[in-house]
Amino acid sequence: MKDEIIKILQKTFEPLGISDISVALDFPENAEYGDYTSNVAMINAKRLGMKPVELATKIVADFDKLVAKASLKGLMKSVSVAGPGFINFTLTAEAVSKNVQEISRELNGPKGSNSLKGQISNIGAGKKVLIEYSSPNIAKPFTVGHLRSTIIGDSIARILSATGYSVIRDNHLGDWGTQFGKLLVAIEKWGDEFGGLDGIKKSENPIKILVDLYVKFHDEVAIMEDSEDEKLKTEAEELVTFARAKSKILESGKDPIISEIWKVCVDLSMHEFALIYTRLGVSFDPKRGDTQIGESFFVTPDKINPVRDALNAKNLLKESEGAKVVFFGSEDPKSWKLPPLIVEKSDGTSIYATRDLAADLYRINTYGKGLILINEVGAEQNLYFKQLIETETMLGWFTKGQRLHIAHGLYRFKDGKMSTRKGKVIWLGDILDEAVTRASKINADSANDVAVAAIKFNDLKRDSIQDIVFDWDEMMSMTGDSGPYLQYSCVRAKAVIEKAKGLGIVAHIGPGSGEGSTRPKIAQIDLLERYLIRFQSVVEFAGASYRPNVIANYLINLAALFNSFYSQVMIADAKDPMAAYKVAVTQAFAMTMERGLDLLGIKVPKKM
RNA sequence: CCGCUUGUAGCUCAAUGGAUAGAGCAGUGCUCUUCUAAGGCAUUGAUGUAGGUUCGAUUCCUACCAGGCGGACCA
Repeated sequence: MKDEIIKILQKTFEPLGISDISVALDFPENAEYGDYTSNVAMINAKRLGMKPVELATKIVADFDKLVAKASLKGLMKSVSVAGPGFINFTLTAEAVSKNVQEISRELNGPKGSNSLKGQISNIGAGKKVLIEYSSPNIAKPFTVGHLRSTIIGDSIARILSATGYSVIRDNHLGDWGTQFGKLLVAIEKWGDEFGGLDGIKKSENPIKILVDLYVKFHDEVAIMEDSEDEKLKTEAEELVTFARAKSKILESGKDPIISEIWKVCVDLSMHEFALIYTRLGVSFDPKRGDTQIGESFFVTPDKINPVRDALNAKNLLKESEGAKVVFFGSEDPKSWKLPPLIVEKSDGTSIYATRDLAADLYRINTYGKGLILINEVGAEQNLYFKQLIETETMLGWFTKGQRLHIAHGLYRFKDGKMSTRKGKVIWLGDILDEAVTRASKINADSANDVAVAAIKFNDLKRDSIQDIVFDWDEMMSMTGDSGPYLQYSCVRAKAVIEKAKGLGIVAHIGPGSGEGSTRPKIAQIDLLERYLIRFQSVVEFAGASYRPNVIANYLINLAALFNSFYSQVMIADAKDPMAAYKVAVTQAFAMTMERGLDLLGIKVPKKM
């Protein structure tokens, strides 16, 4: 219907001598302005030497003539000029009914099969996208920091999948680098306190011990560096050098003991992550084509060498202060578009950029050159991703818009950044536990679903670039604009449908049930229906802009409309001649809400 | 010092360059013999400062102020 209106609008410009006009059709904020609105008249008036209102009036007149001949006939109640030159379109009640009916049918799937997992749109048909998100680090805490990437990335993957894209989810595990060298040194130096590697393995919370050791390394080094004693200062330097050396040995793969310790750490962490993903309802499913490949996979010569060859082939690899770097401009700093990117450390080992380049080359080779590649990673890596994407563009791997960094702001404390190294972190497990405790006070049966809904929604309702100051109460909000509120609204609607079924009311939006027939002339129903039919467009927009919060905000408004309808319009009453229609709208709402929440990774419990 | 980013109500957030800037929390007053009151109804209250572009600016541009994050061998 939207496309139809746009097409006809474009035709109205033909007599004016414009054949290639682009027309945007928006949803008006205010219901009294109708179902769709367009500002084409205001935008193009100047170009045509007309006043906006004058042009709008002419367009409306032509539009009416064209509509009489088109398939929209009888579906458009009014087209009018308003304000400074807006053209507002209002659908007839019949058209709205028809649309709501279609929503029910589509969300309900063919022949009543539950196609909640089905597509909402096919704008992404034929396109393949790989989205890298979550990406926790081995032997580090899974903190609220990784939570954002996990929640947002998972939601974007769901939205893209629902809009027709073929989606590959990739958990790019941080299992490599100098950080590991530090941990190896710490295990060697202080690991015996915990019974060595075996003792750590068997302990109740092995990851906690590994993190404590890692923190201890940084604490000790910091203390030594700060001391007056020159000997201690030298010792601190040696420790860091030693850690780098360890990571070099690890990368060489020549020390079986070091490699074994690394393997144990990876296994312990993977076990821990799996538990958290289950609780969060997030999955990387190989059957679906998802992958969980660690950085370590990309450090072998068969992955690294092609990157070096590709860079050399374009003469991009330059030596600078002992390391190999890529310049963005000449070697003169004044010409730099961006600071140089180190691709190989001076000791010859890989750095994150090397591994990322290798990973992306591998992905192109595996999934084909048309692949859209997205990293959902914190905004603090903005500069790095600019460098990486610029490098890959220079290599000819990607074209514009095909390689994206979707950034999010960080969780921080009122008085500063979170930091694993300083031991200033909040473990996600603790947050989930606390949220479940709070949720179980109001819903013991589905405490985990409610808790997760609260946490996810609190994140997804925001524009993700914003930083979030960590606050227990806010993070677990279960009233007002919250995940549980939406779950509650949905469960409530389902209760009505059940009740109606018991009373023998058959949900029905009859054919030709126009105004004055079986469609009740009730403002709450009208508003709810007209908002319901926006769902597909909202999801498409959310996908195109990679912004789950578009859907979150839509669902909040939708729930408010339903709750208002619910509390003011009695529904399941067998004597009410409008009952069949009301129940049908309730059903459309419940299905839309459940599908919408699913796109945010939120499950609707059976009962609340 | 340079770059990126954010600044909206007492607090936390919305608002693809549009019409009367929306919510939630907190406050105040109503509302459960009725399919779920985690709800509904009413009410108080805001675009950092100064310019510019535009028919129209919270949105785009410039400067300033304030917070956050980055800036070569961590990721």
